[in-house]
Amino acid sequence: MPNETYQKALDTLRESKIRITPQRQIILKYLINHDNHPSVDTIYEALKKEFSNLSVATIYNSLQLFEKLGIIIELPAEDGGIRYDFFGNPHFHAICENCGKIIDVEYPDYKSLEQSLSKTTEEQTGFKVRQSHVEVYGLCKECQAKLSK
Amino acid sequence: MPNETYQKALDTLRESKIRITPQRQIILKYLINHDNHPSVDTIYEALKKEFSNLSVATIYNSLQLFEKLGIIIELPAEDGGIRYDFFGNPHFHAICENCGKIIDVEYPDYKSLEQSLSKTTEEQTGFKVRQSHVEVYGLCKECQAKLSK
DNA sequence: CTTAATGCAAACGATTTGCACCGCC
DNA sequence: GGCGGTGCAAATCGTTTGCATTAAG
Repeated sequence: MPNETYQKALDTLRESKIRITPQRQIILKYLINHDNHPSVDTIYEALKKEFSNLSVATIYNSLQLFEKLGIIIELPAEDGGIRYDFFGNPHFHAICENCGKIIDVEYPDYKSLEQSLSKTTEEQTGFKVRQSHVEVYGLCKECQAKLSK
Repeated sequence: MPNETYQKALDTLRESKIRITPQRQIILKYLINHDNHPSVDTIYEALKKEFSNLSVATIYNSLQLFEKLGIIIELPAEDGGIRYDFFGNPHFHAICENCGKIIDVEYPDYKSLEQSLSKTTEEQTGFKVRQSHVEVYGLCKECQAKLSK
């Protein structure tokens, strides 16, 4: 785990006068160390082994908090639920409509794309933009092969 | 209502050998005539007056169907639910994090943006891209004013 | 010490399901 | 007239809530 990344996230919490609890620490670490875009339940199943009395309510709380602080982002999943993604360096997401898999895609000009979207939005609507989300939907390699049989 | 738009949507149904029922017709018309990004419940409340025995299950079915056919798109809303949007000419969405309002934003180069995203994704992941979604999150004009008081 | 944060379990509510009936093609 | 579509109500399940308890700063 890039320890620097973790420390930076903790700093963000401190800046907002948010208490750094063991629960928040392990959830944060989990998110940094996994790029599996977990659901609340995935996180819960993974962490309850090493942290036996951890409640789902706490995970919901923590994730909502992290999202507000811009540490993580929410992704709408194919099954209607939500997945979470630590958002260190900007990227967008490719979501498979068959198996639900989510893959990170690095986009060279992400920064300038965001600026362009932001500018257009502010001009047309007066919005003050905080962040942007980009997703593409389609079929992953495996499902293309599977479905063409 | 642009009748041509409606007819084109019906053609899409016919092409896929999907039956054109009165329920599907009025739901489709509702979506074409409103740019309010309705939830299932909004549609239900609006249509049950003129179509007394219409069940929510049918609306869920129809919307999922339309989405698969590419006639409408789903938007993740601030309250965790889903909103639906007839997707005639491409645009992206600005979503207010305070009041939940969703506004369409016309983006001049949307087509070329989509192609660029699509290309990058296919190169990096082997995905076959069907469509893309872009959303920006922030504060709308009204909420900026409201919150700075 | 003070007060935010947690755990637990009950409550909630949006979405789905099963099945008998209906009506589009 | 066959089969896809619909309505209805019950079941489901992810998420939220209320409150007593705990521990971070």
